[in-house]
Amino acid sequence: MTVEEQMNVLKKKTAEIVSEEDLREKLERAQRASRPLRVKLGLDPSAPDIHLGHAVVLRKLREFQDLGHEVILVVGDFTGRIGDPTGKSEARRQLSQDEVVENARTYQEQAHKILDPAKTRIAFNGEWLSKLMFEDVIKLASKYTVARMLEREEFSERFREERPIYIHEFFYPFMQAYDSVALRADVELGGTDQKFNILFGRMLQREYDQQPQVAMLMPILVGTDGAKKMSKSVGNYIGVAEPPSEMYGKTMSISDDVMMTFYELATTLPDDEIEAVRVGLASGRLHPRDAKRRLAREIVALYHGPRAAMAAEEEFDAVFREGNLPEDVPEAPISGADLEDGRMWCPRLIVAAGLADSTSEARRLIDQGAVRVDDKRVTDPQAYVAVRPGMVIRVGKRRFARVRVD
RNA sequence: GGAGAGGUUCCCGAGCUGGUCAAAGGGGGCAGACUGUAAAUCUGUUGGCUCAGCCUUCGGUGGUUCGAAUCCACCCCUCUCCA
Repeated sequence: MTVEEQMNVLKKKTAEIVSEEDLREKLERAQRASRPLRVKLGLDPSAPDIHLGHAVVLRKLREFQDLGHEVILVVGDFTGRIGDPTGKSEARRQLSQDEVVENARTYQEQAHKILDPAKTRIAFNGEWLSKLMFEDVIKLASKYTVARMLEREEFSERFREERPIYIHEFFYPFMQAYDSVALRADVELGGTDQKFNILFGRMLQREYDQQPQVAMLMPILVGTDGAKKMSKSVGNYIGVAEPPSEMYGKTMSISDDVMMTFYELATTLPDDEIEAVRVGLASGRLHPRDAKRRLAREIVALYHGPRAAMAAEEEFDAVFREGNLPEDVPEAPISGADLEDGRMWCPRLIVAAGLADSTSEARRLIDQGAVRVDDKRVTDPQAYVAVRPGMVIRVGKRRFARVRVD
C-alpha cells in the first residue's frame, strides 16, 4: 500500500494528528527501510475492563497492524502505583503489583477481541522505570518548568480551584514520556485527553536525540449517560467483555441525543450507512427507537456475532416491552433454616436473594411498588411470603432471582 | 515557622446565634407513571434495624451540657498569603 493510501486509512475518524507531515515522513522511511513503525498505546492498569471508548483507540491500532506495523501495549504497572491525574479531580488510588499484573492479564485478553494477538506486544513500564535512579529522575525533571506543567488543563483547573495537586502527579507525564523513549516509539495513540502526555513524549524524545513520535489522538466516546466521558469509575461504560443482553440493554439506555456519536465511534458501519440513519432520523422516516435497536444490534454483533445480537434483541423485547422473564434468571439460594413455617419476611427474602442491599432498601422498594413475587405485586412491607423453590422474585424491571431452597 | 480559610451523608454543597437535623438544595443512583427503549418527561425515593420506635453518622480524640454537625481543647489533613 502506498504511503498516501496508508495516510488516508489512518486519518479516518482520527481527531488530531501531530503532525501529519511527521507521520507521512515516518511512513515513507518505514517503507524504504521495510521496517514497521512502532506504535504505542499506554494502558492504565487500575480499571481492567476495556469498554467501547477504548475500542475506538484499539481499532485504530488494529488498522496500524493491518498495514504491517508493530503495536506495543504498555501496561503502566509502575505508573499504576503512582496514580494518573487524567480526567480526575482527585489523585488515583495506588495499586499493588499483584493487582496490576492481574489487571494486565484481563486487559490483554479483552484487547485481543480487537487486536491481532500475533502482532501485539505487551510491555510493562516498570521494566525500565524501576531502574531509574533518583539522579536520573532529577535530570528528567530539570527539563521542564512548573509553568509548562500547569498548561495541562487538569492541573491548571485544580490549581485555579485551589484543590490539591500532589508533587508526584507531576511525574506522571515524565513516566509516560519516558516509556516512549525506552521503546523508541514512532507513534503514540490515545484519546484527545491524552494530548498533553503524548506531546510530552515528543519533547522528551528530542532530549534523547530521538525522532519525536507522532501523536494520534482519537475522539473521546461519551458514556451511556450522554454527558461524561465513558469510564469504568463513573460507571457509564459498556464493556467489550459484557454479555450480549447487557450490552444490548446498555446501548438502548443511551439518550437519543448521543445515538449518532455511538454510530460513528462504536460501530464499524460504512460512512454512507451512518449518513442514511442520520438522514432518516432527521426526516422522521426512521423511528429513533428503531435506529437505536439497530445500533444495539451492531454493537453486540461486533463483539459476540450477529446471532447473539438477534437473541439479545428478542430477549430485550420480551423483558422490557412485554414484561416477561429473561432467558436465564439467576438462582438465589435460600437457606431452609431461615424459613419460619415455610415463610419468610419479604424484605429479608429480597435481601437474601441478592436483590437489595438492606432490608431498609427492600422495604422502600416494596413501598414503591417495585416488587413482584411470581408476577404478583407485593405492597405491604410487613408481608410474609410462602417460599417455594422455583418461584421468581422481580425487583423493578431489571432485577430477577429464582428461588432455590437449600 | 507565622497569619487566615476550610474538612458535612455516593458527589457537589447548605447548616454551625446548641434541641424542631438522618441533616436544605442540586447532581448521580433506584423506583413508579407515561411511552417510542433501560430515550425524553413527570412524580416519589435515596444510613441501618421486623421501622409510628430505636441505633450509628457530619476529619480524629477527649470535654462542656439534660441534649452537639453546631460550643471548648488537643491532634490530623487541604487551600491561600507571608517567610
